[in-house]
Amino acid sequence: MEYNSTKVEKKWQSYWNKNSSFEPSNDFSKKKKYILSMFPYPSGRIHMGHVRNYTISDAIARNFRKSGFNVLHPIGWDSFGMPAENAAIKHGVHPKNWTYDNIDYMKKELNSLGLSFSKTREFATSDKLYSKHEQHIFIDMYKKGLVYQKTSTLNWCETCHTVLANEQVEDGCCWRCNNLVSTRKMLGYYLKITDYAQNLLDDIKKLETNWPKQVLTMQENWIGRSEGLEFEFNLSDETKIKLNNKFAKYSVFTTRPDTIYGVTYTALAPEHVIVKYLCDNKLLSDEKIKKIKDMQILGSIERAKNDKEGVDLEIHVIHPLTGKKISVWVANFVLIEYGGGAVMSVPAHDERDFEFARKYNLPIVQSIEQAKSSFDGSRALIEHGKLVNSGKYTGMSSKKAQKLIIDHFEQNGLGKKIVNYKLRDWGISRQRYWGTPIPMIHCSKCGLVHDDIENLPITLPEDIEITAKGNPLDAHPTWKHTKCPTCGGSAVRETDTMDTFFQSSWYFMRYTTDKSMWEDKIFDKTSSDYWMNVDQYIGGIEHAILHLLYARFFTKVLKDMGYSSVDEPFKNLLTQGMVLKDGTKMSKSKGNTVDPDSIIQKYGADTARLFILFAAPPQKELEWNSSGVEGAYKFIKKLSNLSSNSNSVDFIPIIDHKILSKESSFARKKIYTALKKSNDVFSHGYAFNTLIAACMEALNALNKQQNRDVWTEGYFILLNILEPIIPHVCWELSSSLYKLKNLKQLELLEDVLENTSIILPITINGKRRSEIEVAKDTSKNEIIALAKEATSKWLEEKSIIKEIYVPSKLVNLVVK
RNA sequence: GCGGAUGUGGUGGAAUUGGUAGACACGCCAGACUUAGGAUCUGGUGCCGCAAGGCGUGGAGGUUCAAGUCCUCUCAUCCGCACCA
Repeated sequence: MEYNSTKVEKKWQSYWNKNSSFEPSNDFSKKKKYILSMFPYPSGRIHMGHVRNYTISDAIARNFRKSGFNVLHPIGWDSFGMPAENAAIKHGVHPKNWTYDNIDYMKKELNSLGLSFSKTREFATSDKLYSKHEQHIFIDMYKKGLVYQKTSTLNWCETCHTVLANEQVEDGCCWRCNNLVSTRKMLGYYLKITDYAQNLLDDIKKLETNWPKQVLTMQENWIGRSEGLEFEFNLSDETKIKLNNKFAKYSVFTTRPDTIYGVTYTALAPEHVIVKYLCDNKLLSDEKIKKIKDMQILGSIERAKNDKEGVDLEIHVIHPLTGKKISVWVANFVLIEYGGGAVMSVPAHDERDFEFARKYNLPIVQSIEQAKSSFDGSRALIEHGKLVNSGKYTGMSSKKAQKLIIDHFEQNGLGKKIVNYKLRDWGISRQRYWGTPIPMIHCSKCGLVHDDIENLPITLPEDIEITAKGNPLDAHPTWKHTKCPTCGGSAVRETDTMDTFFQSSWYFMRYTTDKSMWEDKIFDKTSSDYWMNVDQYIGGIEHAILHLLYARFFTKVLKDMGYSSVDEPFKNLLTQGMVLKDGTKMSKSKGNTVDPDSIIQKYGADTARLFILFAAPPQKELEWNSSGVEGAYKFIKKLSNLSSNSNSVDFIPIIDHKILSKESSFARKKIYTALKKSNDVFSHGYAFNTLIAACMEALNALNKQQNRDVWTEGYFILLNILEPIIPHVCWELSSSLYKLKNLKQLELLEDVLENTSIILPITINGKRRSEIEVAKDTSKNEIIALAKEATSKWLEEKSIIKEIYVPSKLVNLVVK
């Protein structure tokens, strides 16, 4: 059959559309697979990264559908966010129109790839119906105490005119526009993700074998659990007087209580209340106060770049175990938001404290010794070891001393063992128009109140003016003015909108529910309990922390609120590699992009899909190579051209394997090897490149033999295996030859794969010298004899020391 | 600095438990068909060597009958985190 990609692909795409071929069934007694690729932001056009992402998920979805599973493979749009507003500023288009036009266009592009999405479950997160339930979730979380407001110093992007979560700041720059981030004090809404820190950490264990290790490590580090001792330093009597008895003590946190006898000073964060008091009451020289102010101005990111700086605060505390007087410093590297904003400093055993002590000539006292790396004063000894100079703990191991010192503090009411996390609460307020409105109201009488559920959704006004400055919702003449749901008085609506990560934290649950229930329910519990969790999630590694951690958090919250029974959203995670051109990421600014549309036009979607799955395993980076694309195209043409070798049948012909020629039996073996490979590849790892290679080998082997039944059987099976990868051409050929009856689970005939004779390589001292073909049940002695005969040339004047036969693998003769 | 990953021909990449290194494809070379080919088909192709043979999975050691695979050290590249006490 002459191959015409455009004709074939149009035909089958419209067939699939007309027949709703890929809709999930609502029969929940069936075995299911939920296959999901991360939904796209509707930026305007699809790029090769999308093509790769959706081709992978589509191949998986098609495979399981073919194998008799009820498959949910949905698509939607992560459609709120800044680019829509930027487009509005630049081109004067309304964000809504820009967004929905883009969605329409990209939908057509995705359709041209022949992706088997369930179209009836598609939505955009900017749809009013989605906002309605999102606001409902927000209010539920608020009622549960998981949402609160606070003022804090936030990362502010001057270009995007909005705050950014810590997670959204990369190298001090905005993750989206890449401009330098500054700080600002602002009031905003926070989600108490820290309440779930331990839960999120514990459940990483459940993901261990099915998520890339790298992602789990990143999440673990991000949560950053550490155990240690929290205790208080009492101020010395003179200091108390100096501070007008306003303060008596402050607390510090340490993970190394075993080094406590090495404390020679303590350090406070520049924002610490005692530091503030000293400055405000001019208890320090003007010069010192100025230096402290300079520290305070810098944001944490800026501060991290600077060298260690400090000022002696001229006050003292008492060491809780030795009773000695210790000086107190302010130091720019002490973080206010962690461990109380104060540390005990052990220069001998902490690198930061060491550096600081060296700079300011503070005393260094060793309290740990270690056999392997002795303390010579040139660097801090941070390893665990044996205690020295440590009173009654001297001589103990670090581990034992830690326990006993903590016990001592606890028993005497001086401190306690606590757990700290690096994870911070998630700030979700954004000063933007194109986002989900936060359903909160500020009433001068009742304070902060949430909207009534019946009022949802709170929708965005459409008559807005988008300028580069300020929040259009705040500037709108009427939108924010409303009535207080509690007292009925006039009140003001919250004008901040939600971080878009809020939407992507639960969209996968929404898909589980039939559209008919979308008006009334966030999602249907029975449906989500059936479909969740996602059996295979596919997306970029760039979401390793942000999206994947938030989604895990939401899943747990929704479970705790009774909406579902699942505690982890994504059972298996595949992080696909980037698509590169000329060794770097494709990007418009580098001018090295390859347009998916033009590839599809020239070669067809099947070629694009085949190339993208063949060129590299999904997890690895993929280098775009135009002659590789030609190669993929050639294979499809060859496959298509050879179709006349098969008979038109409804079933695989019955073949007596024993009477076949060598070539035919070899071809059958290759065919069934490919089928086995297909089963393996889809059950773990998704190494499509090796599956495609196996298919190529099988086709090459088929083409070297003449038995028509073997051809028919082989072709019948090959089209089955290749359907998930190159669906259009496979449906076309299958419908004309087999009435599509080969597109179902096929039986793997194990006996075809069994060998009656085996080829054994013969190695001498581990070097391959020859090979022999023997019957499967040949004895070891016979095999060794044959091996010697075959390698006699290498055995002359040598004596054989050892004869090794590894059954059906090889023979190794060790000679001297 | 810490953590993670990767390193195999000219190129993309194969290689269950240690068991024929380089499958499959691209590229290249030769040939066939053809008015022509940037179409198609056939054969060849790790490196050195005329050959016998030798060498060969970033590098150096080690374990083993046998190492791409296991162990120790080391180099390079990429990614993530970055003063979290």
